[in-house]
Amino acid sequence: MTQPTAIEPAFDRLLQVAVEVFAECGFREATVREICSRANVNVASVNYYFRSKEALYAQALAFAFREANRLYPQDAAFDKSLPPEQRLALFIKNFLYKLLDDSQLGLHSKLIAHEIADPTKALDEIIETAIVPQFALLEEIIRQLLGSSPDNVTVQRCLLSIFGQCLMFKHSRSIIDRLYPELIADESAIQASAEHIAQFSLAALTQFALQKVRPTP
Amino acid sequence: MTQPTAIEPAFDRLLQVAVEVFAECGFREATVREICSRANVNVASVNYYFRSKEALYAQALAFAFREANRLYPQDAAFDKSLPPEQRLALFIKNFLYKLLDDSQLGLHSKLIAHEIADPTKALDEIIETAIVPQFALLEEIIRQLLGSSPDNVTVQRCLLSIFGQCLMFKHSRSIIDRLYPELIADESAIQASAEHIAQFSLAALTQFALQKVRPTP
Amino acid sequence: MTQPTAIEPAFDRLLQVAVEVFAECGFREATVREICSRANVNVASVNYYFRSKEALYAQALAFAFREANRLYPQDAAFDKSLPPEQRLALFIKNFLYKLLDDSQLGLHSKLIAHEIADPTKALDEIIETAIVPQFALLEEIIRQLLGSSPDNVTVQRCLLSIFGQCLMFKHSRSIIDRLYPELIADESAIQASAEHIAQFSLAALTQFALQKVRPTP
Amino acid sequence: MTQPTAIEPAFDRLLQVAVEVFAECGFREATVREICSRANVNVASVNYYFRSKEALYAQALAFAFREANRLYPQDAAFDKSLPPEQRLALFIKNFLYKLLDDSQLGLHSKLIAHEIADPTKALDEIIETAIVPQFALLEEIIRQLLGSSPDNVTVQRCLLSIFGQCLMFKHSRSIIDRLYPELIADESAIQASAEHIAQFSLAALTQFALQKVRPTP
DNA sequence: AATGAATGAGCCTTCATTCAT
DNA sequence: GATGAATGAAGGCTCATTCAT
Repeated sequence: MTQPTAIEPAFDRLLQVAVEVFAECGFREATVREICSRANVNVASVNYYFRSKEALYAQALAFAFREANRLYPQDAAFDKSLPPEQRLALFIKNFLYKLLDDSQLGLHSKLIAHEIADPTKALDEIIETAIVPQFALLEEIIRQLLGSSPDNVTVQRCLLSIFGQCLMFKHSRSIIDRLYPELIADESAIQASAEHIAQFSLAALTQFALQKVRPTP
Repeated sequence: MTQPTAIEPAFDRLLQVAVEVFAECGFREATVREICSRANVNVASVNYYFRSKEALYAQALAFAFREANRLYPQDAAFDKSLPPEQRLALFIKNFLYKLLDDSQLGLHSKLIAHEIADPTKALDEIIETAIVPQFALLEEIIRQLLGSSPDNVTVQRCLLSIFGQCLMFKHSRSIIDRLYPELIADESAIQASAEHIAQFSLAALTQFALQKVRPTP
Repeated sequence: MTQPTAIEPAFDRLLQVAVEVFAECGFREATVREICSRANVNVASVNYYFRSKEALYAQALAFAFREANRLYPQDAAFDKSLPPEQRLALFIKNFLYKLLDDSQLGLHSKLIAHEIADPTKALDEIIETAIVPQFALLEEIIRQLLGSSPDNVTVQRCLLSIFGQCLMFKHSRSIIDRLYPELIADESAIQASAEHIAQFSLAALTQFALQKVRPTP
Repeated sequence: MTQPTAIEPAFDRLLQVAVEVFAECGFREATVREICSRANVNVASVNYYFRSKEALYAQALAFAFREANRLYPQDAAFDKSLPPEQRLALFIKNFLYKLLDDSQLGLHSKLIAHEIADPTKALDEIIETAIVPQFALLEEIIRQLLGSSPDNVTVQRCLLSIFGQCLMFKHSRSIIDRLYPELIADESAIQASAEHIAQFSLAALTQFALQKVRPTP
């Protein structure tokens, strides 16, 4: 509707700051005053531009997803000329990097973690725009690896197995920070974690593919 | 009217209701007034019985975990006379049932989901009391399956892979409900999901064990 | 309705009412609700205009003193061309009038009586702004009357003797009202009381001056 | 009514502690819980023994006066065989000591200062029992010093002049502490202050006596 | 006679929102 | 179109008091 161009600086600034503040504090703890103050706009601006705090939150969520997918596009994983093993590894690595990006522009994953753990009305749109495409891509890769038209339910469960391994690093970050800090200490540790997930999953999928061809007698 | 016996009905009712409300809303969103209103006690009761909202939260958290471990003890998985494959399957099945128990007494997993997504000061104690023992048990099973003294980091990553697959059903429940509802439709579906996770993980671990004995040339 | 001009009616009304209420009850007994109710403004107004109850109190205190000094300036007592005896009488009379002014704008002395009996953090500033100048002026007059460079401690004790006589009418007003009401019945009684204090003090100071010149053998 | 004997230990302990706490905190700031806790009695005891917090306050006030007059009796000042100059000096010294006694048993003066600055219903009884006798004694001494049946109003004003000088050290203690701390630094300083008040007042009264005999022409 | 569990009223403060301009 | 003054509702918490025992 209102497309964020350079001519609406207050709107854009508000959106960007909202992502920061909501990511830091969560929805309830974040205050409209704090957001407006950081964005150097009037207190009434949130209601003026976004109707309500809740609506701002929804838009901030969507904006964060757009940003995340802009920064970490799954282009390589989409490349069907590559072998599926490599596509899986690329997909996982990119997804994990996106999740664990703590930089200014990576706050989106904190936002999303909040939203998934405690869904609001905004979740449905997010699923449609941001999650379904990711699921579809991984599903395609899995089908290639399992071979010979596996049943849907098996594919879905494998997909959840892979996403679950990745999301563990985001949703349970607070636990990993305390118990296994060395697993996410630096970028090389994160890369190693991504490789582990890829190997773990590939090993399982390969085994599943074999079992399907030659089922246990 | 309410006879003050050793049962302390108000205290218990408050604790029970607090588990519900905190599970629904998280610590910050939940209000003392809502809790007291649902428990049919005075607003001042929380401060009277528990000193503060925060202290009530801590007690509610501990109570929920006690209940969960009472209902879903990991006794079978602890039985070292069983083969590790079976122990892994039992562990996963029991853990998943505990996570997905939506009954009155199964709210603990919602509570901890909130706590992990948005940690409060209570998290540290929870980790020590409830999480570390589970981690230790699974770690022991994994070591048995990997054989020949694997390095710590590998064990830890495998552990996270398995927990991640399970927790996916809790933390991302809102997504699964929307995209793959048939995977958690009923108890048999949940059991099948548990079996999938066990098979998926066992396949990967077995492969890992083989690769360690006969590394790729 | 209420036109927001430079007059800021709500702000001023709040300040005026705060002086009244704090004078009646003291800081701790006074409630924000009572102040807002009397000022016909919202309960949140105190925090909106003054940030906190404490800050409002500080401003009310300062305001009351400004008003008191505006209405009862010690101009005449400052006039060094007058004989010191007259300056002393003028000082005492003006000080006593200021203390006993029960009009809307004379509440400051009730305020400071509370503040002195039960000091808050605001006292230090009050002393610096309002009390020290009065002390300095009276000290100067006393030195003139005592003559020949008296030691500091003697001057200070004489100063307290004079202030003590005046303040008796304020701090112990409740007792005087009950036991000697005719001493403060009307303005002429108050003037007579002021003259008494001046004569009493002058007699003592004169005697002291003589004793210093010709000390008792 | 209930005479505090050794057989009612809770009652007495409550009264003693109440004096302490009310002196430290003032009426409003003091809490029934704090008093009961320090007195090692049940929370309900205040209401049980004294009907209300306010009634306890009144009794504590009266108790504090009784204690003060027990510790600092004006026996010497009552001795009509002594010269009035000496009686005046003794009266002032004893009164000032009573006021400035900061020991455990001297908290009464803080209580009284609060009460006089902010009278409650308890004041009337206090005046009758504790203040009137002091006033009467000083009045008698003053009459002796002024000689030849002075008019009542003059006597009363002289009386207030003397009490005012003494009470200055109590009611404005917070100011003296800040501006002239050396005047109340130790016992010898306090004694010197008492002597000053006696000399100052005696000088004035002597002069008044002379003026009355030989009025200014 | 004495208690302690329980309460209701009230405290200060914060917040998202509104409305006249 | 955009503001900032002002508000009503609600937040957690404290306290003196009560009442069944």
